[in-house]
Amino acid sequence: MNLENTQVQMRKGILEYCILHIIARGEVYASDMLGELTAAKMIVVEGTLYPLLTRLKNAGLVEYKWVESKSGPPRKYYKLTEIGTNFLSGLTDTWDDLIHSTEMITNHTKTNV
Amino acid sequence: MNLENTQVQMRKGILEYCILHIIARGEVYASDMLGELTAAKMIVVEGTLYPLLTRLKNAGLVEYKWVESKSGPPRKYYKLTEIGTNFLSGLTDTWDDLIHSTEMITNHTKTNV
DNA sequence: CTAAAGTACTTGGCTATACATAGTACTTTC
DNA sequence: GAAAGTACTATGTATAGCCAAGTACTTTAG
Repeated sequence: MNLENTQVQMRKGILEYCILHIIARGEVYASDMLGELTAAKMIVVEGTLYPLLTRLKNAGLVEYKWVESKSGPPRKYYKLTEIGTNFLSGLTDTWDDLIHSTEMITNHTKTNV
Repeated sequence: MNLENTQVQMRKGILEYCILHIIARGEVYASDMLGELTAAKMIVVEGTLYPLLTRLKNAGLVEYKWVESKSGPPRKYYKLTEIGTNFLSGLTDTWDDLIHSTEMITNHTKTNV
């Protein structure tokens, strides 16, 4: 039980939320997302991102099209489906609730209920 | 892939953070914690809380003493150890960073970087 | 005094996410 | 056409939280 591990645990689920947000803003491919996530200091590795995108696609939340690249193999450009947009909306509520609940507990002043 | 499941995933790690916070405020036993968590709408079941407390104890972050009860079996009253206090401090930074990173992504206005 | 109900804590099996690591496939460059 | 670079894929591991059943002690009822 160390900080690093807890950091990993905290990331669970939240990553999916962030990815959906990034895709919601416009068509992107995996390396774009990695760049954004890294810029926000939400470090993720390839081995995490790609399976996640596959899950999202299989669940019908995102879809992609192949686009030729000028430097290297073709890329999968992702965008949200309608289902994905609705899902993201629900997820946003979930996240806000979670933040709120956590704040209620962490900002609770010392009282003996 | 449904909202409920994602909700569960998002809770991971955060629960530990909340529990440590509650214990940090004063000696409590499991049912007290369940009550507080429920009040904050962070629903948790016994089968999640008790193993978590055992983990925290084995990691040396918390310690407990048995206290007789007037109505029922004795209770384990928990409090933070010094290690636990330090751990919670580190965890708070981790949580704040995560919130910040997530906000950076979710509040990002639509731009093509 | 025994049986039932209530409270507190325990345990084992299940699922899903993130990670590490290695591997495949295509393109450009020398 | 071999090497390097880019994009994507696949497999195995660890762990948190959930479900559900179970143990142990105490109080209450008949």
